Amino acid sequence: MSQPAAAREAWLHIVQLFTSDETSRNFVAAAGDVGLTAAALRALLALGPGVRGVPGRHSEAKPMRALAQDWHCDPSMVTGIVDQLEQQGYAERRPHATDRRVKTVSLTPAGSAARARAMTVLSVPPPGITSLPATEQRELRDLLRKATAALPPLR
Amino acid sequence: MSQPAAAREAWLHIVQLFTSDETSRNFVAAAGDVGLTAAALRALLALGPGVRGVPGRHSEAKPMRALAQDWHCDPSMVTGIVDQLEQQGYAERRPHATDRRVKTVSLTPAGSAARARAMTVLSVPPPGITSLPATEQRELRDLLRKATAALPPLR
DNA sequence: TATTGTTATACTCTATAACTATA
DNA sequence: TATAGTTATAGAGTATAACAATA
Repeated sequence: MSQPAAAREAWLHIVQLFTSDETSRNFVAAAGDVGLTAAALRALLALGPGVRGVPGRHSEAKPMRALAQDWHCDPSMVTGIVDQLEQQGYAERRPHATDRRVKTVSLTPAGSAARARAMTVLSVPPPGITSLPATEQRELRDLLRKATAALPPLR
Repeated sequence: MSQPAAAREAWLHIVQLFTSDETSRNFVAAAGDVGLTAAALRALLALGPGVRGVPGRHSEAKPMRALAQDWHCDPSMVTGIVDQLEQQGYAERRPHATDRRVKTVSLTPAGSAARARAMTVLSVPPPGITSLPATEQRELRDLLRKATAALPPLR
């Protein structure tokens, strides 16, 4: 077989854990808590710096056009999402240093706080994981830590 | 701390793995391959019996009302989804044995085949997982197998 | 009268296309 | 002329409410 069976099955289990209703409901709930849509919450998470608490794929202020590429969506979507974030005071547009056409987006302190709040909700693991003995929970954490560390950088 | 930190971090890593664009794109791609929307694909997966290849939460023919409860959505959504499945020949409505108001939904052989095809696409793991050494991939699989086995049954 | 599934309707989210301003 | 971001418009997906059939 071309694709190691263990990796495939592991991934399917993750899909199942993640597809359980609890989880997806949790995400929109977390979004609602901070007054954002699901897409805007995803953006909020991506905008912040990555930590040992996980999310965040880039920390620098990026042009909106670049965000559209990162997120595989139309620039007009970015406009709407950043509008939301700005409306909640979570982010702000800043003019680019040299090119006056471009605007960059940066998280505000309030944005970081909201991100932390959202992550508190998101990080509640499903019963499948909490029911594992503590030793195995740590093993799982370590393996997954390695796995996410190996994710390709955002192009 | 009330919630074991290891479980929380493990879960956040899973969220990150799953939220990577590749993955969500994969899902809608898999749905498109079998001519369904994302929601209908989720239904198709849930309708089939669970296997060592993972998904599937109930194997019996269930009334549509029950499906609406399982999936936490409005009955009208179930109508639309089952319409799609039936249109593709993946499922069929059958009258209930005793109560003529209710209709049950069952997967057809074509439905099972489509499910298998979709799962082939869905089971492609992200690079974070395949880059782990084989031993760790198996460890990860075993831990996750336990975790999904411990998921509460669909009420 | 209550319940099952369906249909009709409105609302949200996202994508496509036209527009303004800078380069 | 080409590019960054925005606005206007349309399409898909989902939820809410009214409906017909059966209990």
